[in-house]
Amino acid sequence: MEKKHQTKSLILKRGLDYASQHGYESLSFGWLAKDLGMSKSGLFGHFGSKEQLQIGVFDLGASQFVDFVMQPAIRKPRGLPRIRALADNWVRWNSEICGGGCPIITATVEVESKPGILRDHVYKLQREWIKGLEYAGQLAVSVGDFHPSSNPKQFAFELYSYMLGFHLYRKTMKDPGAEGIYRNGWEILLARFRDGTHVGDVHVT
Amino acid sequence: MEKKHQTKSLILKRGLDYASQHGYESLSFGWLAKDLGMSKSGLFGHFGSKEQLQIGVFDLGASQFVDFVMQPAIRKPRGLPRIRALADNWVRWNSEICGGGCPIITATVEVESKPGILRDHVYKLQREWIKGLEYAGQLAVSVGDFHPSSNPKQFAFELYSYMLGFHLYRKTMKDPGAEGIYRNGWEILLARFRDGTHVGDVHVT
DNA sequence: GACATAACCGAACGTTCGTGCTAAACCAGG
DNA sequence: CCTGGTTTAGCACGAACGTTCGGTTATGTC
Repeated sequence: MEKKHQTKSLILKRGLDYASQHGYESLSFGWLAKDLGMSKSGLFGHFGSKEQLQIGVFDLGASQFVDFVMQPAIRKPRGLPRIRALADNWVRWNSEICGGGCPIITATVEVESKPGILRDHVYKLQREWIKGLEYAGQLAVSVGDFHPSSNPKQFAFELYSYMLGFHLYRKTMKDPGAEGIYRNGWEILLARFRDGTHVGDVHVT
Repeated sequence: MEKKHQTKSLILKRGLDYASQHGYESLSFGWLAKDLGMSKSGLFGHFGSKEQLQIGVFDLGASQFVDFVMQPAIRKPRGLPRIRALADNWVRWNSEICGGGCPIITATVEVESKPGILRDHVYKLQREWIKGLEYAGQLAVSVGDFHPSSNPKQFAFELYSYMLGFHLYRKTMKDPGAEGIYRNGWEILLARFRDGTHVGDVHVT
């Protein structure tokens, strides 16, 4: 009863390392069993199917993301401090924590054209996260840190976009100037939403 | 000699459809053979290895990208017209042309932690493309469409980031407002670089 | 210490994978 | 029509895949 949980936790941890780098489809019972020194079938018994294994691994990654990025930010005061915490934790999550690939970005791209329970999990987390960013922007408007004309949806989109760009430049293109160029864009973005210097938001409803 | 080229072209075309959606690793001789109604080994003979097949398929996608996005833009006059063409063609490439996934984004994420000739091809195209964006920005400064204080590297990063965000919102999250929210950010971005309203570019050298 | 149950192993299943062979079909130039 | 080279098919291989099943340990309870 207790051993089970320990072993399963070990499998998930190792599986997360692998899936972050090589993807959730490449993650196999055979590899995990060999890596952990146990039998394929014994390992299989903990999950019952490959899909359940993938879901378990992703959920572990998701909970780590929540613990590292979201939770600490919620404890900061609303407005700019919380927003800065969100972005800073997020960039540290990408550059320091997940050295061998972000399990969420990997999952997002991989399940794009592959319906199933895993995709539902990925999209659910993704939507919650974006909603959270939008809400943080909205609160920043409320407390006066953002200009009243700010569109929280636009803010979330731009922050997320910069994060994706940062990930591409840093992890994929190995550009050493990635973090600097990201931070520069991020500060400009903050200044824009502080001062309300938009050109109109004509396309966003 | 002639039949061979036709058949190979057919295989690559079908392979590109598949790889764009399901990835270059999932692309297999068996599936392609069944789909095209020919034998696995006959198909295999055209490439000699799976890696060569993947490279052929990616290069087809890359050449399509160049033909559709880059080439038409180069024929536009330097500065803003060319830059607008680049971004517009790019967004149309993402939303209209590749309905079942962008073969370049798929490849980029997939080869991230998988060294090989395919990764070299992907990175080469990626770097050329970013360099092209930077050069277009630099030309815009030259002809006076961008403010002299503009940093082309920063410009390329932000445009690319918005494009990734657009791809995520539209293709993955199925957000119908994706294009509007992207265009809004894009116009603000252009206005910023036209007027030179940066906060300092402190992090970028 | 006996017993019930949970955890694990080993072997095998049917598929599919990439990759070699060899033979047959095709299609040109003579 | 024949011939020679190109193009495709047929077949087989070893390996890895997810999954199942029967048996063997380990664990926890009375």
